[in-house]
Amino acid sequence: MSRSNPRVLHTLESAGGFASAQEVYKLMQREGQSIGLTTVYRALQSLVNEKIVDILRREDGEAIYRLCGGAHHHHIVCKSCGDTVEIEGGAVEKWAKSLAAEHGYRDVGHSAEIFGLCPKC
Amino acid sequence: MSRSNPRVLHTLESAGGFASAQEVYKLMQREGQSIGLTTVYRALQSLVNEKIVDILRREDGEAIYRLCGGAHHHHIVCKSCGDTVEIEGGAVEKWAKSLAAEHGYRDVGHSAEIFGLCPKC
DNA sequence: ATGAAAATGAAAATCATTTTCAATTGTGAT
DNA sequence: ATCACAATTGAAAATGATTTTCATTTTCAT
Repeated sequence: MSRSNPRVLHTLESAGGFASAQEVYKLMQREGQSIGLTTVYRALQSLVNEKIVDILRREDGEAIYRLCGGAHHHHIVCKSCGDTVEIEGGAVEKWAKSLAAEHGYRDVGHSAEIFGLCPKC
Repeated sequence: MSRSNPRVLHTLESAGGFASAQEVYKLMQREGQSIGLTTVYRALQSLVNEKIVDILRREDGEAIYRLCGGAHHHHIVCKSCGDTVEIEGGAVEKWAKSLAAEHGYRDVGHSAEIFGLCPKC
């Protein structure tokens, strides 16, 4: 029943703990690993069930799987080349928490992304 | 070029200003209106371009179109009932702008959502 | 009324994700 | 080692939202 394939987890880690199923699959292929797309989906789903990973959505609706447990952080993504910088989100955490409280929301999470053109593009 | 079909806008309004394209389409059909799914998608996309509507994502990735005022703002969304509060984002704007500058990113935008359980849920 | 431009929608294409199912692998009992 | 059975795998097909294509219809200024 434990379908949390360790190779999938490892690949997600090496991708910065932040990638879509399709990306994990392509990465594994490039590394010459033999694995099916279906298995990647199932492994990621297991990781979500085990709360090792959580799901966010790209703007186009594609699911991105993010390693959690490690520090919560955010990203700056380049619109053109997709390059990503991980950043601390201190200010946003406070912002989210205080606003949620103000409106009586409980069990609060948040997502925040910054996107723009990186220095190279 | 102005494809913002007023019937689509009206239907979105009557649905509480919060519905997916498929739902708007089905609603219009039930009301006996003759319209194609393609037109619904195009009309909603136009409304987004005109900033009359903005896009959120359901947990399954389906796009939901939401009527909003013109100014840039963010949302607190209830995970359970989908209820939404519009909020000002002063703090996030600054956060995004300064971090992007720090990493040399130009032409910067951002997205931020807060989600949790609303007082009723 | 005429023609160009815009709008429409049915059908096909796309793309991420899920399901199906047959084959392979792992495991535990004998 | 061998047999039976459960779990895992992955290719291919199915699904479902969204987009594209393209031929037709409508609108509108002349």
